[in-house]
Amino acid sequence: MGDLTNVLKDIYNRLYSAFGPQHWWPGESRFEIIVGAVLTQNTNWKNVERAIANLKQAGNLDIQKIYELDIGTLAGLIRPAGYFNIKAKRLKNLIKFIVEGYSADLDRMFSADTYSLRQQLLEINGLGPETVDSILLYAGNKPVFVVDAYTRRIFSRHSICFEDISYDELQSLIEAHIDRDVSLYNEYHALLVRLGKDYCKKSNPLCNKCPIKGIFL
DNA sequence: TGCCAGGCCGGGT
DNA sequence: ACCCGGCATGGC
Repeated sequence: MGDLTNVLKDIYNRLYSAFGPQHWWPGESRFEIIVGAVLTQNTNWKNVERAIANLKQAGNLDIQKIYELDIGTLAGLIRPAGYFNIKAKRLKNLIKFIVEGYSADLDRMFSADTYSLRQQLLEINGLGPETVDSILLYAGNKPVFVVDAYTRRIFSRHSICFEDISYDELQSLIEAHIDRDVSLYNEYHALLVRLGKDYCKKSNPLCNKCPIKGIFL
């Protein structure tokens, strides 16, 4: 059977057998996950960890603290994550939304209807679909499949889609063909990132020893 | 050493 | 509707 549902299942099973559970999202609180989602935009996770460590050490990994923090000081703390000036603004925009829209209450925010919350988050300057969906899935436990550059690269190399497929198109395609399950979405995305880092970089298109070698739609 | 990393925005065509 | 430069640090 080469139908998409089975191909997606096969890929997941191979990845899980090869790599095991990835324990995503790395981070100790929902707020830390939210901050990490912004800081990791086009950035190596190692650099994000340093930035988060700086925030923790300064006692500033807190909604109200960052809300009140001078933007220049915030930028200085997150410097290791790169793009620190623009990311300081983006964090401020997001936190302003949470504080002023939901009284800084994450429980209240995530109890909103997922679709409308997604639309609201997408209106915030600096948050695109991957950042928003990461927040919804990994901080909010909402069944939203996160698409990223690795997802697109890996799936296109296995003829599941074209490399220039849009975010929403690929997300819809995936969500229509696998069970709508938060834990599955969580692990699947994490495994794709793991595969991407280890075997599916831009520079090694052949994926010689990759665990899903030979699986095609 | 140069290329890349768990994107997104704004201005131009 | 696409296309592209800018944003910036640290790892390999």
